[in-house]
Amino acid sequence: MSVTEASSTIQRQSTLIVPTAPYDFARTLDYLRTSPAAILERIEGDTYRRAMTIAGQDVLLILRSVGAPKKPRLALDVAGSRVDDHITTATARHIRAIMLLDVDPAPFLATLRGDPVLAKLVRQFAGLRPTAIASPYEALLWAIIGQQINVAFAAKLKRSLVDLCGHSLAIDSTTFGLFPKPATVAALDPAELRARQFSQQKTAYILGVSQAIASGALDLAAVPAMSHDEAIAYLTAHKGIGRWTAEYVLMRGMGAQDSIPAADLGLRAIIGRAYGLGRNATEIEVRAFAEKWAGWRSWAAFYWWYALQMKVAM
DNA sequence: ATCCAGGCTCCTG
DNA sequence: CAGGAGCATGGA
Repeated sequence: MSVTEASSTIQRQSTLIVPTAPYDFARTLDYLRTSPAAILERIEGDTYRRAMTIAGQDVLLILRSVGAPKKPRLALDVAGSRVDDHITTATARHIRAIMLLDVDPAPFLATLRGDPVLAKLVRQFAGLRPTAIASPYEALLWAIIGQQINVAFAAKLKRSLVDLCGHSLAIDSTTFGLFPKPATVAALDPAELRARQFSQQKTAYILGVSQAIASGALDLAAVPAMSHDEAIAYLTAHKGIGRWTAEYVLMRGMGAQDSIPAADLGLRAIIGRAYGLGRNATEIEVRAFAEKWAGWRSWAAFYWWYALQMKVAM
């Protein structure tokens, strides 16, 4: 990983974020602490730290709760070689977007009245809110990496990709990794990924989508403005992006709130158990159950995944 | 050894 | 258009 030494003068700014209530930031930390995909996030005690590129600047975000679930407040510190009001505002906006901090959970909670099974889970993890991956590109690569392999191994692959071609930001003699940019990945020699246990097809998919993004043929920034069906069609036009991946990227990479990767093995297993099927639910069955959560299917999926991650018995 | 893992593509009927 | 085979790679 190449280390760009930030100049000796580090600029810092702070701001306060006021999420909609109820919101329990500790749940987000619990999620990230145990999430295999969260390899660049550093969770220490009650503090979240991670470097991201915001408006073209590499910055370090430091986030901690200064409120309570019924009156949530987050203190955000931004540090980097050039941090001004514009960067700080953009960073806060980005955090609010990926953590859905401006979304009112009340309508979601209301839709659970017809579903005691999910309602129980949502009560158990009160204040939990879906958290997206830091960028749509990172979410897309994580999805492709995770296709048809176990998540522990997927995490290993992600880590080796970051080691291979990610960059980093040094703040006060601590370095924070950043996820590589599409153009960087697009320029890789396939042999470098093959040598790091990426299968031939994974390698081809990863290089292909990265090249498409770098060339502008695939514009992830344009997707949120599309309808759900348009977005799925747009994304799945590229090799290596099937329906599962497209649905995953919408919910985990773009903050879409009504997208559920119904073919997901984990979802099929836990939903099958939770609703007493005695076996895994089929993709069709998951989609049928999900009708009850219409408008909030991403929230439901996130809660199910959270239950899986926390090994909740069903 | 055998089965499985946060699927995808391509080819049938 | 639905369903299934074949695929690639490690891990348990």
